[in-house]
Amino acid sequence: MLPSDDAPVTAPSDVERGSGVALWRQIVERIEADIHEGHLAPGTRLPTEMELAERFGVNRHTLRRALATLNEQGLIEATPGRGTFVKEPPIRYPISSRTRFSEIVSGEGRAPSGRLIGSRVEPASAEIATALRLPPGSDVLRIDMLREADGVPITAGSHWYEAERCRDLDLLVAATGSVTRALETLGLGDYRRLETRITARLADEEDRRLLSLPAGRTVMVVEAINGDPQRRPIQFSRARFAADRVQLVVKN
Amino acid sequence: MLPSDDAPVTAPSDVERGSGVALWRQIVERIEADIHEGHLAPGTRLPTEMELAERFGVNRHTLRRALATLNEQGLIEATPGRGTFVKEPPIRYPISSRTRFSEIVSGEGRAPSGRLIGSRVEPASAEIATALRLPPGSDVLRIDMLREADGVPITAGSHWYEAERCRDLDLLVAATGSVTRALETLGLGDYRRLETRITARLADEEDRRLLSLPAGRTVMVVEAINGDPQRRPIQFSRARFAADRVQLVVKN
DNA sequence: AAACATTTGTGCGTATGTATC
DNA sequence: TGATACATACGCACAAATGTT
Repeated sequence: MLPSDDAPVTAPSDVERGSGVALWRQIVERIEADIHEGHLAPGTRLPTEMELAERFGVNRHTLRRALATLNEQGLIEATPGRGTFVKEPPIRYPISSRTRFSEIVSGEGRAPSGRLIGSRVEPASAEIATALRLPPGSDVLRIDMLREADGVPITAGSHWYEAERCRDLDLLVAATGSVTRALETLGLGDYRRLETRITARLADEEDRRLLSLPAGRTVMVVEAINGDPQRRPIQFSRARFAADRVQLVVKN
Repeated sequence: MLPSDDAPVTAPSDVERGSGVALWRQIVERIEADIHEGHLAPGTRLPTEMELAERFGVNRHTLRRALATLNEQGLIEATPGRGTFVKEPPIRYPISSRTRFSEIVSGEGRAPSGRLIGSRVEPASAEIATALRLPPGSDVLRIDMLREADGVPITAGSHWYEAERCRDLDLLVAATGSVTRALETLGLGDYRRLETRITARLADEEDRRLLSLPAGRTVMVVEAINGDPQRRPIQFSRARFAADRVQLVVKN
């Protein structure tokens, strides 16, 4: 069975044996390059493992080792019975003084949506009190949300507000599905991002459930402080982003 | 054997049974709070699992479930035979127009060091050519480095420079262990960060080897473009940060 | 070097509550 | 109302890593 003409690039057999670099690693680098150069567009289906193995002149096990690495890197995704596909590139998510989920997602040509998961008033922990510059233990309103682009979950997280200043904000969020619009209604539409802190970790059960992630994926944990035009903190948030669906971008 | 007086907080048995919230989850929240409030300082050793289980009045398995969650969250770390410890907080790593590894690490009161892993001249991939605004395939100098704070690996990555403009930069980096100082010698000390892109993924074998990470940890993949004062790109870099040792911070 | 205690890591079996069909 | 599946919780035993004597 000869390779068809419309097959993706991943050029035929140019791996060097005994070059000191493992065959599977050479294959990783070739396919990686093909994806980065744009020869393999997002959504493209790769040839079957058997076919690829033949082209590179290696055993299917060797090829699978390469595909496993590319999968770990988040570049491809394999489904039994369907094939292996080049993944869609992540949403570019700019972090700036004016960071708004819905605007960013719209700007990427995708449809944003938000869903209220829950809300309650609770005493502020030391961390949240510091961020919001409130006395520790003050009442804060906590709002848990899930946010999606084209129905795909992007981020899930909690937002904390000074309870007194933001009465009924949770109802407004539930009604509009948007924090921005809810804050506008309260006359706080002009908020701006003051600080953003970013770490990452393995997605736990809850992350996976909320964000519909398979096991072994990672989330970026993004803490943010938003304030009013006078830079007084209004909101502290801690959200988990599906790491392989988002790329955070900082411009200076 | 009674608990000693100097034992950490994690108050004795105040978990509610049949409250609708699983016991292990209540324990997570208590210890989490103790860490965040500062009652459990970084580096503190927690009581043994047996002891904690007794204090909370639960089975050791139940307690272990709570510890596993805290471990996933990166708050604690356990070693067989030694015990369970509250982790040191991550280095705060500000991303700004003037982002310098050594300055940041020094500013955190830690000793920065850098080690050259390798370097070579290679043709620019499409991505790198775009970032550096060079014709695709131009010669670029690639420098691979590992950077540490107090001897602990923080980040490993590649830096690409226009080959012509940065001749012998690799030798300077090898000599000084610092990209900043090497660039200064070439009269390019005044570079500034133009753009930063951040994603995250599970650490692969190479990441784990370079960064001395145990299996299952995550890395943040940070791509950066640095330019001269006229905002002409000088350097493109792609580095992997040990996610549980660093918190990237963006101020607006 | 060898024996030992301490502590976390892992496995098995069992019982109970809770949500779902 | 069952029937079923799943998460929670407990008890006991042993393996593996570490530090000390």
